[in-house]
Order: sequence, then C-alpha cells, then structure tokens
Amino acid sequence: MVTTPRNTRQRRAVAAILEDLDGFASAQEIHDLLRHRGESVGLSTVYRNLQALSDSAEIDALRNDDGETLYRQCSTGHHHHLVCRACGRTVEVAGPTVERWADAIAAEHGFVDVAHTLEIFGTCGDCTP
Amino acid sequence: MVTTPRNTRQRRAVAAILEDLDGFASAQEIHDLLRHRGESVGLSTVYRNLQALSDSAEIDALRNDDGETLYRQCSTGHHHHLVCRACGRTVEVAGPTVERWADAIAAEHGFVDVAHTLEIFGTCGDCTP
DNA sequence: CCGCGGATGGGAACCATTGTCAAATTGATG
DNA sequence: CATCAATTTGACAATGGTTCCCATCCGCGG
Repeated sequence: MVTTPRNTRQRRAVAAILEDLDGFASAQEIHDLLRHRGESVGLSTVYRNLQALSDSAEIDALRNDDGETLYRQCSTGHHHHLVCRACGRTVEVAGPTVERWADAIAAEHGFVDVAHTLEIFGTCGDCTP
Repeated sequence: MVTTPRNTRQRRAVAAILEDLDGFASAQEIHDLLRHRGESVGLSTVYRNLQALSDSAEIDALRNDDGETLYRQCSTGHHHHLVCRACGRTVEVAGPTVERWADAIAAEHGFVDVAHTLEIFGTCGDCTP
C-alpha cells in the first residue's frame, strides 16, 4: 500500500525555502536558512524531506566536489545544469543530442538500465570582473 | 621548490594494482587487494598515493552514488566513462560533440573557465542474467 | 474528539576520508 | 659503505556529512 505523505509544518517550510532559493544549496544550508526564518526544523527532518522530494523527482540533487549533496527546485523533465562555481547561480540546459548519444553508446556496449550524469561548471559573468 | 616523489615500495604496490585492475575501485578496495597480495600498505598511505596520482592526472577519479571516490588507470587525454554499476567494468568513450556542445552552452550564457563532468552508468551484459 | 501510524528531532552511530606525529625509509653526499 | 636531511609511512584520532534510533508528537480519517 502506498503511503501518502503528510502535510506537516516542517515539510511546508522546506518546500517554501526551495521555492525561494535560486541556486543549489546543501541540506545544512537549508537547515540554517530555516532557523534564521524562525521556522526551525530538525536537521534529520530536513535531510529526510529533501531526500523524499528528490526521490519523487520534485527537486534535483547533485554532489559537489566536496562530496556534499546539493538540492534545488527545478523545472520538470530531464535537463542538466550550468552552475557558477562562485555564486551557485544555475542555468538549466536541455541537451537532447547528449541524451541520445549516451544511450546509443551504452547500448552499443551491451549496457542496460542506463543513466548518466552531466554537469557544466564555470564562472558566470557577474563573478568575472 | 618542487619536491620529487620518492620511489617507495608502497607507491609501487599501489601503482601495480592499478595496472592490473580493469575497472574503477575505491581506496578501501585497493587497500584490501594489496593486503591479499601480501603487499600490505597502510590505509592512509593508499589514500595519499591515490590522491597524488589523481592530482598529477596519472589516474582518473570519480564519485559514485554512495559518495565514494573511485580510481582507475586510464588512457591519457580527455574522455568519459561508461561504468557498470555492478562489477565496475569501464569503457572509455570520447565525445567530441559533447565537449563542443558544453563549451558552446557555457559561452552562450557568459560563463568562463568552463569544465564539465559526464559519466554514463548502466549494467553491463555480463551482469544481466 | 479519538486513536492510529506516519513524522519529528536530538543525539548516537556510521563511514569514507583527512589529520597527526613519531618512527622508518629513501636518495644524495662524503 | 656510512651519514644525514627530508620525505613517507602507518596506527590511531579526528572530522564531517549523512543516516539510524526511538520516544514523543501530531495530521488526519472516522
């Protein structure tokens, strides 16, 4: 039986933060932001909700170089990210060609259940004086 | 002043393992393999040497879904990986089109100093009964 | 308004990785 | 071959992000 998630204050608070954020943020950053808003939520709960949202594909997750998982609310549908190293500003990009290329390569080598990760990092105009 | 790395038994042992390995392996796996060979090397040392090799671009490193860093000796030059989730078997793939696409997208949005990560994961033929 | 079961939270537990530092090893030199 | 400085090693502690645990809380259907 499928369990329906409950509409708790904490879940709403986490969702609200994600609405307002522009770029990617770590669970801990989100936890701090909530605290500053006075909408304090337990760290475990922040992690749980972010993971749940990520699992249900409502938000995107990626790992940065430091091994932290970053979250962001994105448009639906498959896409990739162009992320500014300095300020975290993110541009969503679609790359139909890349998707097809990746799948073709994998099939060619007899791989199934194929997924891929693709992120582009750079320094955005605002951060390059 | 640039310090020249020394030729120690441990460094040689780690390099030798990487020669023999086909796919990506974690630091801990490599540590275990060394132990089984009777060429025991301290875990810290394995980490240090892998990092050094990775820094000098002699081996490739990537992070898997569990957040572990995996290492593998690869051909030189820019390339990406098609990795089997189950056994770690790896196929190196070049994607000139993708490189150009990524750079173009980034330039289009005013990003400079651009880099990208791209890995394809799947289950290889041998691991799909 | 009740009661059930999912949700919460605070701290402990995990675990890959990095730091610490005395002791061992290397490579150059005499 | 002996000496010596500098690098490297390794056992263990420490770190830090994330997950687990579990008593308590509370959303929600009846």
